[in-house]
Formats: sequence, C-alpha cells, structure tokens
Amino acid sequence: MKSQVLRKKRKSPSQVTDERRLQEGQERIATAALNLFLQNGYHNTSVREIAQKAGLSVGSVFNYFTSKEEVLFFLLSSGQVRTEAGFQKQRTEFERLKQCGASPRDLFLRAYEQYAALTDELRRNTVLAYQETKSLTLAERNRFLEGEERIQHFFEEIIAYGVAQGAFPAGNIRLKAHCLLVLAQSWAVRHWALSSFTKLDEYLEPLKSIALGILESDSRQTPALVAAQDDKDFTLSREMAS
Amino acid sequence: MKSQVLRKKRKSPSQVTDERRLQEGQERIATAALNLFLQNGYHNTSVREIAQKAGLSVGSVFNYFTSKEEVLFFLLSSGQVRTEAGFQKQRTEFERLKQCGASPRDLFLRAYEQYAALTDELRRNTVLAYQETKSLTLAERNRFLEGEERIQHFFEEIIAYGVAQGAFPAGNIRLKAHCLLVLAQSWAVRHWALSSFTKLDEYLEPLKSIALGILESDSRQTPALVAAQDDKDFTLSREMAS
DNA sequence: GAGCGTGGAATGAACACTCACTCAGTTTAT
DNA sequence: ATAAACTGAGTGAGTGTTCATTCCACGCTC
Repeated sequence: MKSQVLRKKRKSPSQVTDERRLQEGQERIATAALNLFLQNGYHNTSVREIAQKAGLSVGSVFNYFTSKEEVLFFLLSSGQVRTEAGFQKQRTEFERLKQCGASPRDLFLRAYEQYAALTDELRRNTVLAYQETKSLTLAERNRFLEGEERIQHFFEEIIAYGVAQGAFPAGNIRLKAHCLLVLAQSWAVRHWALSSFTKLDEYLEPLKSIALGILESDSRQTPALVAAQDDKDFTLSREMAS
Repeated sequence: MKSQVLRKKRKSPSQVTDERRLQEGQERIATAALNLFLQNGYHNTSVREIAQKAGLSVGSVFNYFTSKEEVLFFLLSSGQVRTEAGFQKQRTEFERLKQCGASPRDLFLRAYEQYAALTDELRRNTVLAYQETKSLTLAERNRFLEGEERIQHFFEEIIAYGVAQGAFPAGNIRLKAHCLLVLAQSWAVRHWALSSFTKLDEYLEPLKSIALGILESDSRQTPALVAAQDDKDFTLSREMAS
C-alpha cells in the first residue's frame, strides 16, 4: 500500500511513461548517483554530474525523478525494502525451524548471518543512510526510521524467543538488539577501521561469538563498580560536561 | 564540483589578533554553528545564519575563521582533542593503578566509563562527525580519521594489558576495541533508538556487562556453525549479494 | 519501398535563486 | 589619533529545475 503523502505535482509535460523503461532508467541514474554521493556527498554532487555519469542529459534526469532529493530517497528506501524482504523470506523458514525444535542459538546465528550478508551487500546504502538521512524531508526521514525500527524489532523477537526457551537470560532485550544491529552495521559504517578484515566472513566469524556473548550476558550479575578511591579527576571531567 | 583547490592562505586584510579574543570568538561561533549544523545539516546552514545566531555580522565570521569548512573542522577536531586529552590525563592514573595491582577488569571499566562520559558530553560532536566527515577536505578527513584511530589504539592497549595478565583471552584485540568504541558511540549516533534510556547511566550500566562479555569472549571456542540442513534459500540470498 | 504524421523521449540553454566570501567604509577602544 | 575590530551590500560562481526545441522509432497511406 503506497500511502504517498502529497505527491509533488509532476508539472513536467514530458516524462517517461513506459514502466519498464522508467524502472531501468531510475536504476541507472540511482547507481550513478550512489557512487557520486558516497564519493563527494549528496550536497556536493550536482544533478549535472549525475546525468553525465549516467550517460544522460540534465533534463532527462527529471523525466525519471521529480527532484534530486527523490533520487536520495530512492536509494535509501530501496536498501531498506531489500533488507525487509530478506527478513520476510526468512520468517517462514524461521517458523519451520521452531517446529523442528532448533535451538534459539542456532536460530539467532542464522538470522544474524543473514542480516550481516545483507548489510555487506548494501554496504554503500548503509553508509549513505548514516550520512544523509538529515538531507531528507522530515516526513521521509520518519518513514525511513520507522523501517529501521521494524528491523530492530525483528531481532527483539528472536531474542525474546530465546529468553522464553530459557536459552538466554531475561532483560534488556531492546538494548541487546540495538547492540547487535550496531555491530553488524559498523562493518559498513566504520569499514575504514576494519581494513585488516578483507572479507565479510573474516569479520563475521569472530563477531558471532561476540554476539552470542552479548545475548548471554546478564546485567543483573554485573560486577560491582570500581571502588571510587580517588574520583577527583573523574568527576571533574564529568562536571566539565555541563 | 566545488572549487576546493588550495585556497588556504589567509590573505587577511583584517583578522582578530588578540589570542584570547580570538579563542572566545571562535568558541562562540562554533557553538552557534553546531546547533545549526545538527538541526539543518552543514550544507543547509548558511554563514549568514551562523553569524546571526552568534550575534555577529557575516564579515566578522571570516575574521575568526578562514572558511565555513574551517568551522566544521574546528568542531570535529575539538571533540577529538577533548577526548584525547581526557585519555591522556587518565594515562597517569592508569600507571598508578597498574602499580597498585588493580585488576585489568577494573582498569578497563574505569576507562570505558570515562570514554562513555566523554561521548555523552560530546554527543552532538559525535553525531556531526558521523554525518559530515565527507564534507571535509581529503587531507582534513584523513587527519580526523587518524585521531579516531589513536583513540581506538588506546583501548587496544588496555585490552592487551589484560591479555598479558591472563584476565582476557588472547586474539582479536583490534576487533574488540572496535566493537567497544562503536557501542559507546552508538549512544550518540543511534540515540533515537534508545529513547527508553533517558540518562547515560541507564545505558552505560547494562552496557558495561556487555562490554565485559565482549572482552571475555573467545572466538577460538566459537560454537560450530549452524548445521546446513537446507541451505538453498540462504545461499541463494548470499549469491544475490554479488 | 518512399514519404508522412505522430508522440514519447532526450536535450541543454535559460532562469531564478542561493551561497561563501570580499572589501571599502564605519565604529570602537585605547 | 591610531589601530583593531566590525559591518553588510556587493560579487560571481554554482545550483536545481524548467521548457521550447530536436530527435527518432514507429505505423500509416500511397
């Protein structure tokens, strides 16, 4: 259901009507734009550059998109759509595995692998999302963040299942899901700091044991804090925060 | 494409010479700019707006900074400087604690608390860093990333000390430091997803046990992967990634 | 075939506008 | 009086978007 908010009026007398052609053109323009946006940022990329890279004239771009911003939204939301579709497909397999009595651990690992693979595939879109969400309209930004929340909710469900089965300690489900997402996304976002890992699997393999550690951690048995033996410096720097 | 050529020379017909006045002015302009940048983004903020918010005229801004971009760099790097200074101050306390035979766990927890407090204090700068690093010159961007790496290296040292003491399992030090940093920063970056945690401590407290879990996780004892019982769907979606 | 009409698509000059930055002149502090 | 600091209209480069024009692949008639 496309609940498009007040669609911007396409005043343009000439626009592409053939659906197939339209989609191909949008795809072509969007990929050209993605490269440029990542290289120079959204605002430092002119429509002229996009057109040139896509092998079109300036005017033609506006036969496929109503505005430059629509190109950005197309890129961001198409990444999300893809991720959610991947999860939806997984959902059925999920139910099946539950029936088979698969352990929550395996269930989770499977989902996490899947999500990591998606993040890897859509690495560039993810980076763009972190950087340029601000450049969207408020309405579109909210729509985008809702999508992110849906994805996080999926992980919360998996964890909750594990808790119900007694496999993981209870508590902090939301926080744990957040952490897991962030760590997976950091493969894309802080990729420059992970140069020693050339391929996703090298990163994912150790990350999985870290992720399991997170799931199994129990904040209620958190070790006592450091005994405050000389907190002068510490509190000082906290006060500076005001 | 912007004319980002070498334009750094201060032709300076008029600029503020009094050091104290200069610093105060820069601070004033920068904080005004930070608010606007976070609200509307760097590119959607004009120098005129910055000047107005800082209570100056347009021209005066350029007596304190040579360019708008320099304001951005000032904001980003001043956050880094502050963080590094905090660590540097801690370094001496660190050595003292080591002498006293403090446990690596406590040592780490203390450092992590400190870092989290800094991230909280500089939350806005951190967000800006994630969003607008692309808007910097290549040289300045690299300078900035080097700073990030220095900070990460600090955590690597702490972990390495713990490993040497036999408190943590060996291996993946770089990865673990990365994860710890990312999780702390996510308090700033994905703050919208953590709305249920109103104050830093609520987030930090459970996060500490998660962090310890990361430190104590050992990828060499990673559980076997999910038995591939029907990998059709999975491998399919992986292949789509190509 | 050759010529013609039609309309969807591509074009890029032109438009209206914003922006970072400058500088000649004015104010302020000493 | 002198220099330091501030001012804001002006400048010119660059922007997203439009639209009158051109292009071209068709089906149609002769």
